[in-house]
Amino acid sequence: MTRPPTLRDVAAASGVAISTASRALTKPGRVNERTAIRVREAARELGYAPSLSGRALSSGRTRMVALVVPDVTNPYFFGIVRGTAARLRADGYVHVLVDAEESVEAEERALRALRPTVDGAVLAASRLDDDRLTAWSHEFPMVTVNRPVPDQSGVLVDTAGGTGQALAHLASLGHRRVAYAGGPRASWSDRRRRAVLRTAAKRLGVEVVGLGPFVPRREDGPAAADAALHEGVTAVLAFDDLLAFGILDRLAERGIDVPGSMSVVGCDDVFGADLVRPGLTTIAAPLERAGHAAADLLLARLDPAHPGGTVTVELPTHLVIRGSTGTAPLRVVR
Amino acid sequence: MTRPPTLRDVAAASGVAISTASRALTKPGRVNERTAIRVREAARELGYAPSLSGRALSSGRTRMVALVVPDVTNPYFFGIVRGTAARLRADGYVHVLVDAEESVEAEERALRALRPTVDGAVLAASRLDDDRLTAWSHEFPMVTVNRPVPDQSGVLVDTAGGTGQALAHLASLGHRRVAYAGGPRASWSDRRRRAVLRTAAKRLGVEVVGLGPFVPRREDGPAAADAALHEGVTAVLAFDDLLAFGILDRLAERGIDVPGSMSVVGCDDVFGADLVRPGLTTIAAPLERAGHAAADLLLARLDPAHPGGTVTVELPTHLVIRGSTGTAPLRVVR
DNA sequence: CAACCGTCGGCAAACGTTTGCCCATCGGGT
DNA sequence: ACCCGATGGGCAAACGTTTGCCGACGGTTG
Repeated sequence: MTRPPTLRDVAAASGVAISTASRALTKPGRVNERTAIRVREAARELGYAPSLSGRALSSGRTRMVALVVPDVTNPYFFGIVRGTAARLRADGYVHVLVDAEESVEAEERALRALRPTVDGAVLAASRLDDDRLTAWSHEFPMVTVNRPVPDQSGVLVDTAGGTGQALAHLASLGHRRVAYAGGPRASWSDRRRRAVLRTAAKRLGVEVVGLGPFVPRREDGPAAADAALHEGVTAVLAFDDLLAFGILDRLAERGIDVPGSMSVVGCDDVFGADLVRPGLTTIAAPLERAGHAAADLLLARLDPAHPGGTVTVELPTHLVIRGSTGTAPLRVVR
Repeated sequence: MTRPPTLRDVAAASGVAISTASRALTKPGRVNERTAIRVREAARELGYAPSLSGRALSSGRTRMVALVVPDVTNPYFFGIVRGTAARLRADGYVHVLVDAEESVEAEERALRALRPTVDGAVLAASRLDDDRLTAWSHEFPMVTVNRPVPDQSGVLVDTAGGTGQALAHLASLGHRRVAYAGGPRASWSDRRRRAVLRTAAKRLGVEVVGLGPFVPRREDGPAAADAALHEGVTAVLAFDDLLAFGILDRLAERGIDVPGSMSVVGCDDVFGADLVRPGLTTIAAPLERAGHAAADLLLARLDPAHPGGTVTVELPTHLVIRGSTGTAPLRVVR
């Protein structure tokens, strides 16, 4: 277990000064090619890799990015993490994954602790309120996903548009009364979707009854299912797939045929949406691309040679039809 | 976007030397309590957080750990990541998540790049061969999960034992001929399970036919299902849940009733195992605990005041019975 | 031949923190 | 009056890297 070689070792081995070794490895053309080759050769032989700490200290850039998610076990974030990580790695950055545990305090604690150490942060579905978020956005470069912040770059996934599309799909199947099992009041997505549904409902001549709020997890699905049944709807749009899973659980338990008696639509197309029977019709969110885009935006902001405006990227969704939606059951009209 | 405060700022604000400020914040009792309070107060007001880079350079410890997994999208690793991360964070460590992309080169590249920067590594289901793994284990502190390395600490999940239990379960349901849809030849787990199955089969009076190797992912399931059908077995043990999902897909497609005509057992109890219909009977691996234990082991090795032997922790599994297993169909004996 | 320029290498400072060492002060024992 | 130990604080070096600056050398131009 020997100490890793440093630039000093490489320099000594190739008979040059440390500064020359540094430049040979990082500044192409700055040193004589012959010398550079000698240095690179020595580095390779010694198995040299630069210390990020040393680099960070001297350059002020750590090439580390914090990736903060409210709950690492929620499959919704897997795609985002993956997309972000892939893009960051392509640029030689590493990321530190932070589980904020759905808690504002934990999230702020992490940001505070990491601020001197990371170059920036990607906040996915932050639980911070607007004021805090704005304050933090002045503190260091950050990009949000699905959480618009004034004068700040961010990525939005247009699930609201997808919700409109899903409603049209249901309307085309003959559904006339549809429930929306909504997410947390604090969710910006939820507010937008409710607004879209209102106007789309009018246009399509469909009645939409809003339910909830529900916590977007499987355990809350049964309550949503029961509420939907009580409202006498023939289809339910769930805030996310997890909630939809729970709804399917409960409908199966109560012996309600899906999609024969009730259609169910999820949102996000997370892992598992095509595992459940019947397969879940859902609004597919390009999660990986969202992570990708978030990383792109952050890297652009981090690049000193960059103009530096703020951009908001909105990603489209598309409807994936599986088995959980079907034609509306015939209703007895009194 | 102002530069984060440093120890120098804190020291200036509280009228002490940098060294005193450092000690006030990290060495309880070393400075006068009154002074310490003043320093801490200043640090709080300024929103000071130590720079990990600075710390790392001076102390030689970065408090960062690399967490290497072959594929971040495989739900098998979610639990491990979560468990490891939680334990590390409790000790003030952060982790860098590395996706080795199922590639030996990528895995080694990451290890090489990270070696000067992290204090140690957790390797989950490493794809490295024994020699390389042993070589790396001499280079810096590491702990493996599900991959024993001589003279090195590691965590093993006893899926082999679970497999024996699963076979007993099937035997008790009357199955007399069972297939094992195995994983990659390189997998240590797979080899152990085959060995256990051989002796258990003899003891239980069950015939076990080995199939495979299959790549442990859903897409490979159909091939396994067809092979099992061809062998005329009444039950199949899959290398992991992903493979089992694919098997269920194919059986449904071919109109084979599960568990009426064929029982299916998975392994790991990943997210989704209770989503599929019928629910998947599976060997539940305590993944989060495994991550936890791995982090524990690594932290112990990292602690300079630690004895420093190597330990192997073996975690038990348990069988979760869901709907995918049932009594064996009556067979026509010629 | 002088003035100049381009190329290439080295020196040393800087980044933020920890820590070994030293010094000043103070209280108490002889 | 003297010494001693304990306490609390500061100085400065060290960690590994980057980079501004300078200097040496050789070649070209006037």
